[in-house]
Amino acid sequence: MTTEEKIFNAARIVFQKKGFAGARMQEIADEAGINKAMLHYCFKNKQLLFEAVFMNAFSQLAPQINEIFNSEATVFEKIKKFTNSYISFVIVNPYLPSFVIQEMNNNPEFVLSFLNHKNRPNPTPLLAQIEKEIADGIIKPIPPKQLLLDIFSMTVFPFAAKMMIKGIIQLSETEFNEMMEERKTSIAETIINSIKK
Amino acid sequence: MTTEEKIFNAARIVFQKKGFAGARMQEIADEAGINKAMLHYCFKNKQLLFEAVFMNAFSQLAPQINEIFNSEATVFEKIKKFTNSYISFVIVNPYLPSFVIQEMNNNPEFVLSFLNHKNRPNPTPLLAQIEKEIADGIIKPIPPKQLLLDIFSMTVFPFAAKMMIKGIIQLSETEFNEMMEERKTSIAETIINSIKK
DNA sequence: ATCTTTGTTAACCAAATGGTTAAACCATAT
DNA sequence: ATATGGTTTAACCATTTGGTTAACAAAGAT
Repeated sequence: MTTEEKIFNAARIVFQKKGFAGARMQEIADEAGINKAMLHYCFKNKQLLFEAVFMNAFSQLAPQINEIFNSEATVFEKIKKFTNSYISFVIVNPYLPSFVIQEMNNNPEFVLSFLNHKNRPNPTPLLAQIEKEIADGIIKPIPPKQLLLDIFSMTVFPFAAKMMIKGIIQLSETEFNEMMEERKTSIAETIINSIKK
Repeated sequence: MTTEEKIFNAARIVFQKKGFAGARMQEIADEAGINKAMLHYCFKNKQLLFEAVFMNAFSQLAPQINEIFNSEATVFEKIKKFTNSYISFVIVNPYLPSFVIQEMNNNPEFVLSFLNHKNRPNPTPLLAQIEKEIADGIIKPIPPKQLLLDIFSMTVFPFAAKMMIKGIIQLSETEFNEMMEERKTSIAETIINSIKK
């Protein structure tokens, strides 16, 4: 592993745990097991190191969404596949959703740089498909964007608000993970139950 | 407005916008229009000021949830009432959900102090009621905690991840708000559609 | 009137933090 | 071997930041 990779991995861990403002360059250096000056030698400054980490995190989430949403399957199949594979992915990258959400909220101006990003999730084809299946009588009438938002919400929220959920519903770490396993199929069931004719 | 109130309101604004780590005592003082030393005179230090703000934010959300969930209505009525009134509340307090979620994630140890808090949202009665209505054949079989999590997710997530949602679905501020207005009723419809027999 | 308590400020301080520098290290080409 | 280029480090620096202090003002209490 190159020094740059060591730094990047360390930065990912620290930034995702503490956020941009809470992260300390020294902590990243310690985590990487190298001298703090190397951070600046490799990544110039904190902002650029952060942007590298954030861009990477975001670009891990985005193409995965596009791949499923823009495939040839039916809406029902896409919903099943998305919830299942997204939850699988997030279970092994648990800090990602809250990290991305937090930093997008804290740096709204930074969001703009992703609207033009080539790997931006693009829901347009799926929205059109939903409209078509409604017109074809396969799906009950529902505003397509609301449906999309419902799916995202049920899938991502428990990970984004993990600590709050665990606190309110009183779940241990194991129980939380078991519940998320169950959600791989239950979310799609709930949604499809609700919109199928 | 007393000086303490001025400080508290300023702190709420700054903490909710920047988070604990990103907030600056000087910025809070400027926002309040008073000298920085007054912050320490009134609230001792940054941590205690933050805890006052956080506790207040949390205790605004919690009783509202309890009131609805522990009332005498049916599950369907509770879902309708909760989504409607919660969204109404959050529309005028848009920073609250992301603030609470962010800080609970960043300070997991801090979460514990709320598990014993008297105003903690307590879902137990509602969970029991869901089980009863399932046994009575009113609601389709579904793990009650999953149902509760679905409702929370659909209601809270769009506000917690506002910037990301606006970016992905390409919504203006107005369109976002219109969609949230629509959600006041559409969430309950979706859920109830899915679980009613 | 003046003493005492409470509220308020400007100036100050020590520690933390992001960032720099100059020297040392090390591989590789000559 | 040694000169050269990139790599790495310890020490250092300037600024920011949370927090303190001592003086001052204002308002009751005596």
